[in-house]
Amino acid sequence: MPTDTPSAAAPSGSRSLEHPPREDIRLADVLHALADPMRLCIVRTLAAAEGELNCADIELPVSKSTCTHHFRVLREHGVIQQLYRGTAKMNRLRTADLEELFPGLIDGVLRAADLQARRLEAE
Amino acid sequence: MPTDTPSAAAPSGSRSLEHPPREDIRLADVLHALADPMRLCIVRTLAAAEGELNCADIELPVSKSTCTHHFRVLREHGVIQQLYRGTAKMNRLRTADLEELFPGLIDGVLRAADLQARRLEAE
DNA sequence: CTCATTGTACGAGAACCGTCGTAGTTTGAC
DNA sequence: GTCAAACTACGACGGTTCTCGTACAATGAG
Repeated sequence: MPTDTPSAAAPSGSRSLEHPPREDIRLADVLHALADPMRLCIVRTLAAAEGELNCADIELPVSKSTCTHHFRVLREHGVIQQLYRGTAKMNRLRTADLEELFPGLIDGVLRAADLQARRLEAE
Repeated sequence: MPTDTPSAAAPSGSRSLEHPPREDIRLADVLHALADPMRLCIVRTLAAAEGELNCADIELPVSKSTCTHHFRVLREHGVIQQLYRGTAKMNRLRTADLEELFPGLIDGVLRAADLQARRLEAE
């Protein structure tokens, strides 16, 4: 049973961040988290990176505090996992948890986002 | 090219309702429309019915005016099609349009909703 | 015409959301 | 110890959402 949920014990010398356990993740919350262009952009970038990225790696046309807000929404609703590494905060999709809960959902949303982006690009 | 978009010409003796044309439907709007438990319930019921239902056929634990509100959100964001028939207002999913725009998306959401409902049912 | 059915329009209230700027914290490098 | 980098906390703002109740409109049946 793979899981993305961070272990309860706080890692060595880092601040800890609250994540919902997998069984508390609600579909409506996930959809709500994804239902914002900025957050969809974050999620697409993370999916494309297939690894972890810090917040600064994902450029958004909003202020830094707004970025913090969007990352927090994604984390609190179970879409991403965040952890500190030095001064940076690394982000990654909770792919395993989401796949276990809602198989195919995230892939479907990502595919839909790609299709729409391609359509919009072509005017 | 199949479409669920109602024809521009208003049908015989009925009030007309505004629907976004297929090319105006945005992924973030669809996700937002689905990101509410009441609306998710409406969509699941419509999907299970595989046809059209009027608003009264879908019982929700909210007032009638709140129902009207949720149906309108679904319509204005391109998820359902509504048309009057007598005093009733028939609702149906815009399956063809959504499938053309975002293949697999609605099915994925519906499957996720079923899975979650089954989990919650089993406590 | 009258009436019950079905849904709407409107206004209101409470809550929430996305955005920002400013001031602050934590960390690693020097 | 000092400093820059990365991110947060907090409060504020304007806008939107969800909910309701009341009053109203359209339709079909009798």
